[in-house]
Amino acid sequence: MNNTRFAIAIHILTLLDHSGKERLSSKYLAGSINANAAMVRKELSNLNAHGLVESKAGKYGGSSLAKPADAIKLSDVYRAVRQTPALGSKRDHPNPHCPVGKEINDHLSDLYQETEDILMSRLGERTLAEFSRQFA
Amino acid sequence: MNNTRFAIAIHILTLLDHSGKERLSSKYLAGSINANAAMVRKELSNLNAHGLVESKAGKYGGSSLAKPADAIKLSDVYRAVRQTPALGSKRDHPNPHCPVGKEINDHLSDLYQETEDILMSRLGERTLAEFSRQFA
DNA sequence: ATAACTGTAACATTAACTATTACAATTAAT
DNA sequence: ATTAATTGTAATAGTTAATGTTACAGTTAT
Repeated sequence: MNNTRFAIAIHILTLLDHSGKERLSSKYLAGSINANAAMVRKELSNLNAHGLVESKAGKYGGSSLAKPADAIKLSDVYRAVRQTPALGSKRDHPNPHCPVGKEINDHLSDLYQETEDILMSRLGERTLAEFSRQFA
Repeated sequence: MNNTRFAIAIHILTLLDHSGKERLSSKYLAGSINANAAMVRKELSNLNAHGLVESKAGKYGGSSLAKPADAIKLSDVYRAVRQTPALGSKRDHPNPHCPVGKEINDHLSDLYQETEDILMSRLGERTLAEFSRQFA
């Protein structure tokens, strides 16, 4: 993950937690994050698909958490935004005639998987509530 | 890390381990990886700077491991190629007038750091030798 | 002298990420 | 009903990062 999606998602969720039941607009969220409102809506849409936020259209619409912050694990957030493994991507088409090239991607897959498991298990021990309550 | 540098580095090191004392050329390595020789040399140069490989110029030159494979931890490899934290980058300039925006990057830094520590500690338990001996 | 290398720079290409604009659909208030 | 504020999403553009290529000076064994 070389992008900022995790950072944006955590930022959104922290703001929503701090706002309680009150819905926040994508424009407001974007203002705090310093990002474009349409991008924020895209991420909200993704977080919604993962059951982390709820949104309402129309005047006085906006988004709020879909469940209590202590029920949102940071691993849920990671799972929602993750695209490639933490250790990176694999190469396409290593040489199938080389004993190492032939097998490398299988062994890398195993290693990547283990690494993701470790990461998920650590992030599974932390909640949004914990993260969020650090703020002044 | 959304790139393939970890995969390339591991591939290189595995090949060098398998070749024992015999030096391998960047051209040969590139052939197994299916990458450009100049790119492979760039990574070799980086791995050399991190004390993992040794290279020799000139005819019959090439690269070999700088130390035994069981003395090379996968965390050494990760450290050598890592550019951004596993969880991604942070946003530039979140809103300093927002209580959340003002602090978010500090708290994200802490979280990212912890996550890197976990990763490093797990990868520190595994060696190149272990990885390398999986191959047929 | 020659051939096979490394190391590195400069440049080109491609892919990923981020940002912008636009607009139909929704909703609450008046 | 009309208006205003909002979501959701598509299309597109711009920017940055990753990958690939070419070139060549310098090194070393034969």
